[in-house]
Amino acid sequence: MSEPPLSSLAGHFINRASRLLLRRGEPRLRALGISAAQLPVLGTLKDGLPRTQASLAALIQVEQPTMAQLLSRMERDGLVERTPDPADRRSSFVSLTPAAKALLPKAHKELVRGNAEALKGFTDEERDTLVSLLEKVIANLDSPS
Amino acid sequence: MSEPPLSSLAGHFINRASRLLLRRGEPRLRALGISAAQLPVLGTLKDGLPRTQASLAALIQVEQPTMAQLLSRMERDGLVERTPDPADRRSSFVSLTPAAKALLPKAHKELVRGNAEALKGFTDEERDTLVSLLEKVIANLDSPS
DNA sequence: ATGATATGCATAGCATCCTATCTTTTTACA
DNA sequence: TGTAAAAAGATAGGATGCTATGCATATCAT
Repeated sequence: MSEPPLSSLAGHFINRASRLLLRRGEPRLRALGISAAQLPVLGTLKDGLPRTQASLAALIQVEQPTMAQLLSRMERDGLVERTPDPADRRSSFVSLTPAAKALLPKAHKELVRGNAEALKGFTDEERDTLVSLLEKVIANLDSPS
Repeated sequence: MSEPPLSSLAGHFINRASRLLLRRGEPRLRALGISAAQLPVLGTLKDGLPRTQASLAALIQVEQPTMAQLLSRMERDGLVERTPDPADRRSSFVSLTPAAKALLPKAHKELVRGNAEALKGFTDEERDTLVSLLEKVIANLDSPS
């Protein structure tokens, strides 16, 4: 009958923080013509190395269909382009368009700004503690159950 | 040109932890016929006090249309029922069905289990630290920008 | 009392996510 | 070499979440 302490339901806080971050960041990114989910793709491709859809999905840790749809929207919006892989007819390489590259500095600035707002009042140590505890959570959940 | 330290992008870790929690929990809850988004609704209504849609949305902190759709699916699935408010023809009271009440113990167990897995290896102090840092993030983001 | 507001919900439209499947190519190995 | 297994994508189907709107009913202020 005893209720566990509220803090043992950490998932609730993680979820809520996650949604608030999106609510805060999305409108600003939308003003740039991009979305939060696209940021990791932009970041991964910004070095100019084209990547396959599968490798993007693996790096960014979303499922392949999620990445497929995300890339479709980004292609529709002129942010990425796909060029067929001559060595493998199933596959193509994804790369940023010049328009997307031009957005990178502003996008990065918004990303940093959103995080800074989330961490307002944190000492560097608190920030590092939060991240390392989250990494521990992620490690716990990332492996098969 | 200097890149900020990775840990200043705490949002990334928060998002990832959030998605992993869902991926872990959803299949188990699905086996019970419910979903993670429904848990807070079940928890809020479990005391038997009927609530309006708007008050549920406020308590659970999702937007009203989100709650409307969630309740629609729950109604479709026989988890909640709405009874019109005689005093206000715009509004109804939402309450759990007996079927939903019967699921509460198992649902609660899965909730606790998922959180326990996420926090595996955590000391009580680490757990509390994580939650209090997340609460600070939430407080930072919850107020208008 | 009545016209302006506020409130409670419903709907439309979209972006992410996920799982489950299917097709097309490649690869591997018997 | 030929067939089975693996890999890369595409698609279907569904749940959440959000913003923007619209409608009906209450409330309030003059």
